[in-house]
Amino acid sequence: MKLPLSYYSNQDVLFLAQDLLGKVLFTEINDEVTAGIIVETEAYFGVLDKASHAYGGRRTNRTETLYSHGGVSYVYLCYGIHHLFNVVTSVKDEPHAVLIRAVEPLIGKNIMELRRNMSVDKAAISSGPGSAAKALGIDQSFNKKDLDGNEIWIEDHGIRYPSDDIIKVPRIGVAYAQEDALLPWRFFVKGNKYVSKPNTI
DNA sequence: TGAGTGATTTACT
DNA sequence: GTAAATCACTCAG
Repeated sequence: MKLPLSYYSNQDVLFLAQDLLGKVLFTEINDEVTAGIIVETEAYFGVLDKASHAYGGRRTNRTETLYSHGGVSYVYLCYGIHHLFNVVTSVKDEPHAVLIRAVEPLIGKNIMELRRNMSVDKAAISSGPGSAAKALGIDQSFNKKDLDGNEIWIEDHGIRYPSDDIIKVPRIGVAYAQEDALLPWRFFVKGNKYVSKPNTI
């Protein structure tokens, strides 16, 4: 059930970003397990992608995690408040990553409600990368963890979406990346209410 | 050691 | 739909 690290060593980050839709992301914190179905992702294409932190081979303390082997989590703090969860893919020294932008609550819904202080019936509970990470209890301490461990992992529950229901659009919040901002590297499940901006194409 | 910065959220018109 | 907040971290000096 748990995806092996070899799954993440695929060097086609665009394929993995789509394939991760429908997979189930688990976290376990203080014996409390929560999980959500991944319904929205974005691909970040390593050193060639101006929107990536690793663009041009940039390598610092922060981006070092991106250069790890596939199957490592990369948690990045944005705007000083929001934790964004990424899956590092490909092989060592190839800093490709997939950003998890939204999940559909599946297990531990009551725990998520406490964390977010709102009902799981509200789409806002896990739509948008900052909210989804918070609902799952992800913070800086999850940075650089192997995804086959006991704190955070991803399972395949056999959920598949027909290709017609997978929408490809330009990424969000990366206008500064100029021409790379137009690339259709954001993927989401059509009609799912937990997707951050379901009606935007 | 400190100025600069942002893969967003939230509230508001 | 649009606009403004905001703060902890990053990176370079």
